[in-house]
Formats: sequence, structure tokens, C-alpha cells
Amino acid sequence: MILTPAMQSFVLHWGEMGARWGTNRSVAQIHALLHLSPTPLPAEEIAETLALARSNVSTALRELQSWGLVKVHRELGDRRDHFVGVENMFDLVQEVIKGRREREFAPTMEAVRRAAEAGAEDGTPEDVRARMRETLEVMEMFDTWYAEMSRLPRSTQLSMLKMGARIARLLPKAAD
Amino acid sequence: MILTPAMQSFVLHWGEMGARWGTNRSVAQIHALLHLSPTPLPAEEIAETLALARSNVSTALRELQSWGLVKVHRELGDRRDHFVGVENMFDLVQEVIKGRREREFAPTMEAVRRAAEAGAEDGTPEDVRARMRETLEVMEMFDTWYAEMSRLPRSTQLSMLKMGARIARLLPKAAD
DNA sequence: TGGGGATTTCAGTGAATACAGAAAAGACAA
DNA sequence: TTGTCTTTTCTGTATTCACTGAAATCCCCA
Repeated sequence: MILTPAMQSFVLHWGEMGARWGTNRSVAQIHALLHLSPTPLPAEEIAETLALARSNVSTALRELQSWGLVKVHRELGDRRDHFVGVENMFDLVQEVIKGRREREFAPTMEAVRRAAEAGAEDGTPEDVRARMRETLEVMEMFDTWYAEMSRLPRSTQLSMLKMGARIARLLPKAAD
Repeated sequence: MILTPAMQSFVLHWGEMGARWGTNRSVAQIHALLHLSPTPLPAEEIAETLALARSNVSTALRELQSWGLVKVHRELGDRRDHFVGVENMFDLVQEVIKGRREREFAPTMEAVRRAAEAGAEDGTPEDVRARMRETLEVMEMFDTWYAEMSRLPRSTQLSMLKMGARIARLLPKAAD
């Protein structure tokens, strides 16, 4: 598969963003390529197109699959796996946020909780503990908000996104 | 300044989260320390407390200041700068998101836009270009949503956060 | 059960990043 | 100016992380 300049640019920039968002460059590039490709691609072809080592592609594909961002597609009469990107961008966003919350946010929140509690017995000054508790509360507020939002049906999420700030007008004047 | 075990744990975990969120460990640790500290701290003391090189602290503080997460406080009769963390956790969240959008999201969005346009002339298949445009649209939707939300007064943002999913009940049945 | 293609695992290499320590620059008082 | 204290810049080193290529494993078919 040969990439046009526009496709190359897309893949490269997507890879760069991915590198800054917690995945490595190759994973993000492969994801970009699969997202653009109209047909499922075998690992070999991905490696050629992006000039990556075959083994690297294999690892990256596993990671993408574990995140639910890539699915395997089997072709009749072909032993090789073919890979497809999730078609819907929202699934991507959802998976990325979910993953980051689980791996990076939740553990810290748990640690902050323990620190705030443990502080009572190890001589941590009360005002410091108060700051810890306040920090925890903010973290929990965001976490709860996220949990609730992620459970809403996709269509509702979309409406809210599209409404943007106009949704604020629906709020009662004196919100609790 | 001596840290209790609870404070150490807080600082360490915060540092770890920071490392996964785009800043380096030291920057995040310093931020955590300043967030806990009831009084402004001079750079020297920060370095001692966290066992970091003085130079490293200097660089980290500059970075934190450029992000608006740390302010300088001058003490009468003391030449040294003293540093304070922003008291409010929301300011932190706001700054972090703003920074990431500017540095990591917006440039990619711009690149995708150019790729989608340029594709017209370099032989990029129409269906591929369509996927690029769709990607761009989703990115723009999130970006617009963020831009609008960030302009709302803090109190409104807070109400919305606390309402969580209940806000969905305020939506008209057939949202556009 | 053996052979061949496809995939995964693993160890070594290379590049990027964070860090420490030294040197330089800046501010202030005498 | 000179001396002292503080802060910043710079350079080499260490660590971390991604990547490659080779070897091992897996899977399917004959």
C-alpha cells in the first residue's frame, strides 16, 4: 500500500499526538493507518507501509486490540489475520479516556485517599490533611462525573456535546 | 522541612501521575509539595525536601510558573523567591487541560485539516478523504465543546460537574 | 508427524529525556 | 567596585523507552 502525501501527513501527526498521549508513536501510527484504510490490512503490509519492524507491528496490534481499538478480520482462504480500526471516532475517545482513568488516575486517587487517612496517625498537620482531603474531593467529583457521563447512551452524549455551553441555560438559577 | 509518611506518599504518587500526564516527575512532585505546604517555600528548601538537584528545581519552577500553577511570593527582608502553589485544584485542572489542548491537540487538528484539504490534489482516494473529514469533525466538536465550557463562569462549571448525569434529564426529548 | 507460513517473545541497540554538578549571570549591600 | 547570596544556564551522564532482528512458538494442512 502506498500512501499519498496527505495520508502520510495524517499518519505522522497522529503518531506524534499519540506519543504525547501515553501510547507510543508506532501504536498511534498504525491506528491512524487502519483508520484511513478502507480495507482490513494484514500485519505484513502495515509493516511495509510504515517502515516498521514486523515484530513491532505485532506488539502494537496486540496493544490496540487490548484497548478495543482494532479488531481482527479473517479472510476466507487466507491464514493471515487482517486488522480493522474501529470505524467510530467516539469509540476511540471513549476507550482512551477509560484506559487513562483506570491506569493513571484511579490508582493515584486511591493513594491520595490512603494518605489523607493515614495522615491522622503519623503526625501530619491538620491543615495539610485538609488540603489532601480537598484534593481527594475534587478528584472524586471529576471521577464521578466521568463515570455517570460514560454510562449515558451515545446519542445523549452526542446531544450534550453538540449543545455545548447552551446546556448551561437549562440549569435552574440556583443550582445546589 | 520534613515530610510525614503520608505526605511522602502523596508527593510520590502525584509525581508518578504527573510523569504519565506529560510533565516530568520532578515538576509534579514539586507541585504536590507546594500544594500541601501551608507556607511559601524557597527553592533551596524544596530541593532539600525532595532530594533533587537545586538546578532541577529551578527549571521545574520555571515550568510551573509558565503554566500558571505556581506563583512567586516575596518575603520582606529576604532576597530569595518563595513559591506558592495555586490553592484551587480547579485552576490546576483548567491549566493542565488548556496546556495540553494548545500543545498537543490543536496542532494535530490543524494538520488533519490540511491533510484533508491537500488530499484533493495528490490523488488521495475520496473515501479516505471522507474519513479524514469525519475525524476532523469529531475533533472540532470536542474542541468547540471545550472552548465553550471553559468560558463559562466557574460556578456554572461546578454546578454542572456536581449534577453529573442528571443534567441529561434537562435535555429536550428530541435534541437536534 | 512433519513442513511451512504466520505470529509472538526476547535480548540487544539506539534515541530521547531527566537529572546532577559546575560554571555563569544577576541582584544587592558595603 | 567588590564580595556574597541567589538563580539560571550549560554540559555530561544515567535512565527510560521504543525499536529491531533473531529465535521460538503457534497453527494449519498434508
